[in-house]
Amino acid sequence: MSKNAEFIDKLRSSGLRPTKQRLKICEVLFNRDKTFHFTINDLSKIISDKLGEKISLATVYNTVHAFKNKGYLKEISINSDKSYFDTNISNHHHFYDQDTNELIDCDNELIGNVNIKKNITGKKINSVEVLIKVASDNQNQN
Amino acid sequence: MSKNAEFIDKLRSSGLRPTKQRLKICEVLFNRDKTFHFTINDLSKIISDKLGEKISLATVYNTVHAFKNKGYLKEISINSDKSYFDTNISNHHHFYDQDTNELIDCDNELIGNVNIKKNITGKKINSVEVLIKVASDNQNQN
DNA sequence: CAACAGTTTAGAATAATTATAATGTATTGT
DNA sequence: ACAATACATTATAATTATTCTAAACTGTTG
Ligand SMILES: [Mn+2]
Ligand SMILES: [Mn+2]
Ligand SMILES: [Zn+2]
Ligand SMILES: [Zn+2]
Repeated sequence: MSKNAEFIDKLRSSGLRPTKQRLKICEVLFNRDKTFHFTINDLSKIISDKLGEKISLATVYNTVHAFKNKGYLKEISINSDKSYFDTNISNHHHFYDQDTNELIDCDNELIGNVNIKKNITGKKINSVEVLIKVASDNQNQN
Repeated sequence: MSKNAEFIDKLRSSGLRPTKQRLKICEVLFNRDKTFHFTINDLSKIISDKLGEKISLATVYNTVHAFKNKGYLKEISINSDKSYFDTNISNHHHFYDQDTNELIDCDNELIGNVNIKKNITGKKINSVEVLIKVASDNQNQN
């Protein structure tokens, strides 16, 4: 399947028609090898600065949220002021570089099974995620 | 040491003078047995509704942030729209109830040591936190 | 073509947080 | 105690991220 057909498929299955704005967003998000961790602002900047296109913020928000709801993107909360999205939708963990504010993937197999010796009655576990905050040695914490 | 003396100490060591507004905030935060997970809004509501006092939002923000910077409170990010604070300042983990939006402590000893088989060169680990999202069985994820 | 459903967009509205500046209160030196 | 100074509180404004709205636009269908 061509990249473009993939994008159209992703959009259709998210309940969205494949318009040129949405396809442009797909290119930025899904046409890459490695995980992409981004904020809406990052994404918007890439589209306007690097690609010279202009897509309204509302469309970016709508499209990203549709992908998130469908499961093509994950949302990650590290701190209150920014919301990150992640193109790696597998179960995985993160390093968070407090110096650069960057997220780095940490695949599941790089973390021994998390052994949870407690359970909440009547509730089932939906996800288990580990966040490892790192910084240069002479640095402040968060 | 009396509770009040403790509060005064906490305030002084956070670089704040013990005023009546700040002592009131201390009472709500630190005069309890169990962990208190709260948003600024929660705290503010407790002060105004339950205690019938009126402390300006700015003072609440300033005081909570001073305590956080001094390490008497921790900040926890679960989702983009709310920022939680935590009176439990030990290293520990959390369950997050997606039905009620409540945080539940999970002490370190209830989670087997997290075995991290990867390291970021030049960076040291500042914290390792596990977030376990739970919900009733017939529920949507996040 | 005409009607319709869905889309994009600019701009307005909301909500959390932070900044400002005036007023109030406590502390210190004399 | 008095004046000078330093620190606090407060209302309000500003900022920022996000969501909402309503008008203009586009593509599809009969
Ligand atoms: Mn913050
Ligand atoms: Mn959200
Ligand atoms: Zn990731
Ligand atoms: Zn806690």
